[in-house]
Amino acid sequence: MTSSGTRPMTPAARRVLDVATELFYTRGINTVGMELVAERAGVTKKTIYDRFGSKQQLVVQYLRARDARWREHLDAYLGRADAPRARVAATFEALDDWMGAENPRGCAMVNAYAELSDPEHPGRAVAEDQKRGLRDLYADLAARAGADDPAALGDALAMLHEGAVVARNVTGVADAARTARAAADALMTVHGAA
Amino acid sequence: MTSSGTRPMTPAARRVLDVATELFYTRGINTVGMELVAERAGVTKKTIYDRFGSKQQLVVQYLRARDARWREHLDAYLGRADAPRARVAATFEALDDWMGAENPRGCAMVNAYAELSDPEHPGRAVAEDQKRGLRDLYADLAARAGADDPAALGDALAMLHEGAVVARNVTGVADAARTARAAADALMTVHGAA
DNA sequence: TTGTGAGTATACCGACCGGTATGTTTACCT
DNA sequence: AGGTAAACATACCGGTCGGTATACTCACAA
Repeated sequence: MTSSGTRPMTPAARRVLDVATELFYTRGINTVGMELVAERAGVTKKTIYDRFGSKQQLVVQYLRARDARWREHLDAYLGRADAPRARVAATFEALDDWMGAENPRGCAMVNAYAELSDPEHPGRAVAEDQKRGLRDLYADLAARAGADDPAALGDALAMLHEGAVVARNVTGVADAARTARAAADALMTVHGAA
Repeated sequence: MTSSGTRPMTPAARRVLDVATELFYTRGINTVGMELVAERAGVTKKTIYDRFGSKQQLVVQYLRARDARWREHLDAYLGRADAPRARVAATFEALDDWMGAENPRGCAMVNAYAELSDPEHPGRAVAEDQKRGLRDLYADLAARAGADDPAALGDALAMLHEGAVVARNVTGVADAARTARAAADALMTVHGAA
């Protein structure tokens, strides 16, 4: 994944992806037509299909872009913490701020998973990878913290994380991430994490 | 909401709702057209629009039916447990069996919330009510268990519940509900629940 | 027996969907 | 100066969408 592997986007393609990211997230993938994307990006459909090939591939790019933004956001928070337990706390803080700033419609991956019911749609794999990555992160932190049964603890932390997103999005629980963080901390204590 | 308020459905309407429930859940609401619903129910579109008025209202009925099925399932499990803590465990057991039997595509409410991006769509309120009900259930059980900060504990339990659904659906964690149940039990201990 | 509600069959509406075709213009690189 | 990639504009394709209109059959109940 060096820079040579990722071809630089043309200015129009960038605009298309930015617009699609916004529209797909806020209105849903199936609700947004390519014509609207083209119009909002100040581009013709021709250009989109020349650059992205199909809506399916544009959707994949959208999901990758969302994931990359979240990873970037998260890494900034992880960079400030060192001990495993502090890093778990930092992850929930990252989630809290993320939800406040960029997540008014819940998790883009979960939403896409709901919309893309076709098992063959490549967008599903992107969502699966993202969730697998989050699960691995928590499992890794649980293990590094010296917890007993780190796999189970990691899964529980990931569930609190995911559940907080739903709670905030659907139920409107404003302090969901902070509640999840406190519960996560308690669970780490129970599991004897350092 | 007495029985006089719920008009009995005509046989064709029942078939339509059953078919729509299955199709909307497994393929997604926006992906399924009314023509397909009509065909699978052995009914003309005319009949559907005579009985349900619009797709929007059929969707609302679908969500209510799913919720009713889940409530029925849950009540069967709650009926067997008495103490608050045992009832929490029973709820997670209900979830475990529910996911194994009727939930291959995750939570219908969360999925619908993702698909129905229009804030005016009445289906959103059904999903919100369902999640609010679940939150209230856990908060009530936490309070009855004599936990300190029952609101926070209840929210945490609800998040584990919701997170388990996502973990199982997207990440494929088969024992998600059991892991969530164990974490929930540990949290109850931490909060001094009886 | 006569009306009424339920359902059928078929045809249609305008709007939009994802995707393609043809051809033109702009701008930068060698 | 010439070539090439990028973006333009426009018009079109077959198909599906939610929803409506018309006219018919059937069963049952007053």
